[in-house]
Amino acid sequence: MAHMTIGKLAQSTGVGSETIRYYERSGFLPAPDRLTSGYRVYGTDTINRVKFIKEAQSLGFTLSEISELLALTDDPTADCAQVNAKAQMKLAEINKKIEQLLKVRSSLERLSKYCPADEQPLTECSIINHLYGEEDKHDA
Amino acid sequence: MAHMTIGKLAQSTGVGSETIRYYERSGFLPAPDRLTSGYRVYGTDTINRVKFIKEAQSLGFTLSEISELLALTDDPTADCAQVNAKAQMKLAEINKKIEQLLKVRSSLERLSKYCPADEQPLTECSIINHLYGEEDKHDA
DNA sequence: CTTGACCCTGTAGTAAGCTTTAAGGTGTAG
DNA sequence: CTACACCTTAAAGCTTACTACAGGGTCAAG
Repeated sequence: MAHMTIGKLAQSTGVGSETIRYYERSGFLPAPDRLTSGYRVYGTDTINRVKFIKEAQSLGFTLSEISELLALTDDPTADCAQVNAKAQMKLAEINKKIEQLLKVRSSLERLSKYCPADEQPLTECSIINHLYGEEDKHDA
Repeated sequence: MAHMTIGKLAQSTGVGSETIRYYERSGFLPAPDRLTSGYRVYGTDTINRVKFIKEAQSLGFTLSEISELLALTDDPTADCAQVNAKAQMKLAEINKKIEQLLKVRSSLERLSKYCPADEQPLTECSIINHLYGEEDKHDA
C-alpha cells in the first residue's frame, strides 16, 4: 500500500476524490507523481497530510489557516511558539462565537418562555411581538 | 414620513438600499408601489417588516426561515404554537453549535496546554503531533 | 441649466469548501 | 473482447446574504 491512486487515498482518508483534487488545485496538497496514463500516485505521507487537514478543520481552522500550519510543518526553522500563537488566536475566535451563541440562546429562551405556544393568535405571541419591535412585557 | 423612497427606508432601518432591493428580488419584501419615474415608494409597514427581518437574523434565523415566519404573520389562521415550534428548532440548533464549540475549545485548550510554546522544534509540539495523528501523551 | 444626490435595471462578484457535469481515456476481471 | 469501475480535465454550480458595477434616468437646489 506504499503507492495508491486517488480513489484509494480518498478511501484511506474518508474524503472524496474530488476533494483531493480540489486540495491539490488549491495548493493544500503538492502535485503528486503520475503514471504514464496520467493517473495520480500517492505515498502514505499524503494520507497523513490529508488527515492533518481534516483534524485541523475539526479544531475549527479554515483551509487557509491550515495552509499556514502546513507551511510551518514544512519549515525547519519553525518553532512551537508560532503554532501556539495560531492556536491562541483560534481559541479567542471560538470563545467569541460561544459568547454570541449564549446570548442568542438566552434571548430566544426568554422570548419562547413567554410565548403561549398554543392556538393563540399571533398578536399574543411574545416572539412575533418582539420581532415587530414591540417592547417586551417581561424584560428582566 | 408616511411614504418614502428606498434611500429613506434604508436609513430608517439601517440596511443598504441594495439590500432592500435584494430582499424584494428574493421575495422577503413585497413589490412596492412606484412613482411615475419608477422610484419605489414605501409605507411605514415596510420599515417594520425590514426590522423584523433584522431582529430575526440577530436571533440566528436564516432568511429562508424568516420568510416562513413572515408567512405565518401574514396568515390569519396561524397560531403561536407554530411560531414556538420554529423557535424550539432554532434553540436546538444553537445548542448543538454551542456543544460543538465547547468540545472544540476544550480540545484546543488541552493541546495548547502541553505545547512548549517556545523555540522548540515542531517535533515537540503537542498541537502539530496531534494533527499528524500521533497519540497524545497527555490524554485525560 | 447645471450639478449632484438619488433612483433604475441587470449582471456579476464575494467568501468557503466543496460538488457536479461533460466528455472522454485506462485498467482489469471474466 | 466486453463490461465496468476507475481515472483525466476544465468549467460550472452550490449555499448564504449580500455588495458592486455599468450605464443610464430623475429630482431639487441654486
